[in-house]
Amino acid sequence: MPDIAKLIGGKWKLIILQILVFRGMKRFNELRRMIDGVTQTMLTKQLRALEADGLVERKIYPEVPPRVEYTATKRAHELQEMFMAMHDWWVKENPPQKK
Amino acid sequence: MPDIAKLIGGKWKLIILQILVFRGMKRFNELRRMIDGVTQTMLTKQLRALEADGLVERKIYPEVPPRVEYTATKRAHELQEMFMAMHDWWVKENPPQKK
DNA sequence: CTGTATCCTTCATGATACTG
DNA sequence: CAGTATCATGAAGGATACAG
Repeated sequence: MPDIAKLIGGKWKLIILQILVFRGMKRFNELRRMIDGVTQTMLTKQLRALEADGLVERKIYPEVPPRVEYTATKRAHELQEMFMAMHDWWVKENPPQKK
Repeated sequence: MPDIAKLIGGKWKLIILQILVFRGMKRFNELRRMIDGVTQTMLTKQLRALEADGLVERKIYPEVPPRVEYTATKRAHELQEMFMAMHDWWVKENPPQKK
């Protein structure tokens, strides 16, 4: 019944949320480097959408050069269970390879 | 890391899977009636995609009129944990109303 | 460094009509 | 009953240039 897909449905939202939830605060370019293939434009768009949905908080420091920090909100942290269920499922489907 | 979004990302896939996983086998028009707003075209497409991803099984009975039954596969049932986590999150966010 | 503004392409969605 | 075929549309994604 939850239209969770609306919240995490974007192409980059899941990975963004997982980073912020499990690895804590990140700056814009940190996220950019951590997420392979994402462009500046798309990262901004998805972050704005997540912010509008109350899943990400954006903190701007009025410095030069500018610094902006992104953190997962309480609401996003409440999705941890779901992320972990996803992860468990993934591990079950793709058993770790022996080297 | 799982690109679970690819599997359940369609507009109707989540609801289809939840019905088949939690309520068991359904026929085509049963699903159609249970899912508000879905068209025949879209239901067919999403079911075909789910079938291709090994999440739904399609069983055709060579009768007249035709009968086709859809069931969730083992792979789909392994997503139960995730569905339940979604549900719990949803309930937490939208506390049941007192009448 | 962290954006915004355009513009363009692709793809999912869906309306409609027809079929065994 | 359970589809397929066709076509239209808009939203999502993304490349590029510019800005505070």
